Amino acid sequence: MGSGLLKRDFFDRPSHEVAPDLLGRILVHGPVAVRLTEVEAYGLPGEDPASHTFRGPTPRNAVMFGPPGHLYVYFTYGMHFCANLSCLPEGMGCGVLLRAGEIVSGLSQARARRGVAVSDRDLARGPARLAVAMGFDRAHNGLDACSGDGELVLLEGESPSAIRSGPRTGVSTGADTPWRFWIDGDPTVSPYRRHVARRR
DNA sequence: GTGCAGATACACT
DNA sequence: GTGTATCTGCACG
Repeated sequence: MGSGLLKRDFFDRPSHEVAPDLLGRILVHGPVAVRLTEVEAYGLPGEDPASHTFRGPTPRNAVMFGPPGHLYVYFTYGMHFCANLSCLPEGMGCGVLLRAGEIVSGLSQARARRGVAVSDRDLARGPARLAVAMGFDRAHNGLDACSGDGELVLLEGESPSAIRSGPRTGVSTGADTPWRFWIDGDPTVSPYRRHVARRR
């Protein structure tokens, strides 16, 4: 049925191989569990201009340069957190952004965290919303999803019926790389938006 | 459903 | 100082 835990070597691959494999998996944090329906892969230093690791290690992206299977939480736009899972062995900085999912457990908790009145399908529809629904913030940066006894658990889940891929969302460079993956037809997948430069 | 505007603080140049 | 892997609310259809 797919209730087994994902092992660390699952993440010991390039992020664009891990990303589609992550779809349909269940990420559990405390009382809340989410079935991943949309993810984006981010590549290695010097190879992917859209990746936070493009210019090498910094204090912020250190987790992605650490061992695989750890949670990288970063703060952006002055008010949002987003969550990634690190890939490849220590020293190789890349990861997979968790873009959207379906809350399958802890619905009331997730709803309480979100605050705003939204439908179930919007609870974790978008990376910042997912982070809020799961309760991720700075304090969860570096959490291990593969330790087996940690507060973060990743289950096998069920294989999705159909996977699609396309350009990444919201990035100003490297948007042409088709490293966004989602479950075809799933209502919780966020609508595609291209990056728009902010006016002043 | 679409399309804006504005909010906000941090990391990095 | 500059740009951001975004969301919400409002307008409109």
